[in-house]
Amino acid sequence: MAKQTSSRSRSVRGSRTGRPIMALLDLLGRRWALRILWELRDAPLTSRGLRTACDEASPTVLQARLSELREAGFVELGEAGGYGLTALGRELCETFMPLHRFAERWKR
Amino acid sequence: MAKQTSSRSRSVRGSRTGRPIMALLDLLGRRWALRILWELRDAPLTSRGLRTACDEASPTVLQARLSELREAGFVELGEAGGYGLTALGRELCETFMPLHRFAERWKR
DNA sequence: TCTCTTGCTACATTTACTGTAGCAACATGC
DNA sequence: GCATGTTGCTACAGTAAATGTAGCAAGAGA
Repeated sequence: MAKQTSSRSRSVRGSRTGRPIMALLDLLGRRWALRILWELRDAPLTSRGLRTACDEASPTVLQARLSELREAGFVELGEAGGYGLTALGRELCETFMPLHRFAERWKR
Repeated sequence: MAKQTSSRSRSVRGSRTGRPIMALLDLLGRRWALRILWELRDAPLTSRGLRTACDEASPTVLQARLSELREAGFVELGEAGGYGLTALGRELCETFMPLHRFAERWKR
């Protein structure tokens, strides 16, 4: 539907050390990235639904993160509309699912 | 050694929804937060050592993140100097250790 | 056609991070 | 006792990223 920020370029320092974990930590360490994956964890959401789920975060960042996550192969836009996790994305999501239990025990 | 930004206040939207997971995702979704935990994963580092490990990220953010992570109880400053993970922090770190394996398979 | 929802963008304002410099406190060596 | 080097940490100007509000084009349904 549009041409989206020819990403590829912008990357926080340390992303290109050759170690994939760094690139991943960098990608996931951007605002709303983790949250987006989390909100999509068990069902696809429309862009607007996602925005609501993410506490009305601004569409600008959401869109930016979605593009990055799509480029990374974690999220996809179904032809019927709505964002959902790819198989890879679902896998990723499951690797940090234990965070939920951890957070509950942590409480603050 | 100093008094540090009386944090407490600043929090990305969605942190106070009552759901601890949101607060956690918020905290970990700030720049360098995940990276810091990762770099401390198996040994304490001095502030300078950490900076080096983090690709010379600016001390300003590093210090800010460290304060937040300390306040959250994940990181501590040993009296002998040097930052290390608390028991809780080590536990947290282990919950997203599988990311490493995932990242290797992902590669980009 | 009018209405509603979809994905997505523009843009001015505010907030966060970067980069560089440097401080006070404490060691170590000389 | 006085350089030298380290620690944790801060200041601050400049730049990049996020927020908030508005709104667009395209498609679906009535």
